[in-house]
Amino acid sequence: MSDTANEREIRLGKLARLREIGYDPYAVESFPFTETAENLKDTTAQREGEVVPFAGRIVSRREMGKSQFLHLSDGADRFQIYVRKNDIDDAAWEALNLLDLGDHLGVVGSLFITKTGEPSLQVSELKPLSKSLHVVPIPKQRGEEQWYGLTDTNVRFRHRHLDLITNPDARRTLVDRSRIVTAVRRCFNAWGYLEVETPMLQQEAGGAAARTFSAHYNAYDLEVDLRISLELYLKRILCGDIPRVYEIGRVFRNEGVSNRHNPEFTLLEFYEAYADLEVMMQRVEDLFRTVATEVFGSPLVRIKRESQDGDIVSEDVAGFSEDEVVLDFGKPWRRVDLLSAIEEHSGLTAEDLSSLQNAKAALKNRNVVNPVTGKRINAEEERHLGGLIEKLLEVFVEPHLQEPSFVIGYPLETSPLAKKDPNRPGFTRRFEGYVLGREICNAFSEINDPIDQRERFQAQMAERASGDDEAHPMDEDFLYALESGMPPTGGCGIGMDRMVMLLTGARHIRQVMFFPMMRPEGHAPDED
RNA sequence: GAGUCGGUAGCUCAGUAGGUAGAGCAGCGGCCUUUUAAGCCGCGGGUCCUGGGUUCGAGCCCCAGCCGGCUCACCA
Repeated sequence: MSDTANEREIRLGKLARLREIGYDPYAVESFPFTETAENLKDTTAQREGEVVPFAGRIVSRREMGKSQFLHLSDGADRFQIYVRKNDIDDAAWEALNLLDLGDHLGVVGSLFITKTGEPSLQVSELKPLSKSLHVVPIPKQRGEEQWYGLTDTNVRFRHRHLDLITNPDARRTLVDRSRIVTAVRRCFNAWGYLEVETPMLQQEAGGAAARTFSAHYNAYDLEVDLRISLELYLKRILCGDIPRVYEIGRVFRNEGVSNRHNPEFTLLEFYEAYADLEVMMQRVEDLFRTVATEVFGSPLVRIKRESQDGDIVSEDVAGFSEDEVVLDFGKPWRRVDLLSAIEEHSGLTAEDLSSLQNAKAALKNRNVVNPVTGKRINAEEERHLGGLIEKLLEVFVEPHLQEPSFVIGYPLETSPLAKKDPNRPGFTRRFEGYVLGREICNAFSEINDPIDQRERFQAQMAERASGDDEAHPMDEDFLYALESGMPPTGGCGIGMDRMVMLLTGARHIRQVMFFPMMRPEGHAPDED
């Protein structure tokens, strides 16, 4: 991004002149005012003549010789000011004329309504508060309509401040995200959970299957990994008789980027002693209902799909139309048994799914195809039944999980931290929540049998030895904690970014990340 | 990673058949003391993503690459 040198020089020249005449914008430290543009607009009619201060970014300007109208934006809304040469001294008038769209301006004036009916402020004092040294893309608008603005997603993601200035949706998403996170915290605090923080730099990152980022710690001359989950440290706190904890924190996974993956993302995990799967499902239902109600005013969340560039917004419940989805977080989520769901949607039988051998044979002989791609399911590389079952879940079941749903009963091999299901060998007491076909949470009854946990880790080590470099590492410190005794515990993880995507209708994780990972411009990736 | 679409002025975009780049907004100069996508007159502004190639001549055609969007794949 570069402005023409000319543009910048012109503005630097104006800045120099502002300083000469005693209106150095950067010298100002404060400009107190309390009312929002929206509030001023709403109350001007009742307060005509009242003198009030206001400040904001100059987003429009109409000059008429010895008077001019400008709109100042406080970010959320804009308010019109009217400046007449006769109302202010000559230096102030010159200062005003040295300002550009994009500069910040503070004014004091009296409220009035113009001939055309717009609430406005007739300015008696003004003070430039900052100068923009390059052209800020300011959208033009009339009512709800908007012209121009900034549409290049490349620029929007790399220079998010411009996106926030220009696109109301970007601003709305930021506000919504903040409110959602606040509402989540309020929920857990109300339920008696303690918010804790655990190490990001770890010697052996565990709790999930993912490749790590590494770093070097100079003082101990130690190679460390950035964490990939919160799980193991949180459970060590449970072992210390803190019965309800949660953490909302950044984790780092050294994997690819997609519309729903970013290498660093925000994970919520919560653990509750003496609680099982049922309680966890209850918590998830309560959480989504409460957050939706608190942030959007209703447990009914309306997700609207907008035209071209994939921007989607969610709004309140009024005025539905056809290309919208309405999710009701007010009612209990659907509950689905994982294996039964696969049988129902794939045509495979319980017999087929009873062993890896049978499953591979059935897929081979019966020409079972992926309903989306039409291609046959390739199961040859699967090393164990659990992996194949999860793959079948993705292909056949996920598309049917549009309504908020819990899928219950995950395979043992892919659930190294979940308690075994005593009634069903090879499966665990684990569920995942799905909404609109996407995984939204992962929960289970935590293993508190240290012998079992050790065996699971050993099984993972064997996986690792046979080539799965994402298999879970052994963690002796964690096992030592478990051996000291952890009460039966339910735990759950929710990707906050995906939760925000869901509730705000964002299609791309970059819309809710604000500063997503972007490949540097003009550099090819290194050869691997 | 594959397919596909896009990258032209600060922003939004156009660019015909290959003939040496345009509009609106923004900017600069002038006029205008209730305008609101203000208006009127005048002016300046370009690494046409990058690098090769074809051609007398390339924004346009060909090749390679970069960045991004979308779809798919990968991904606890």
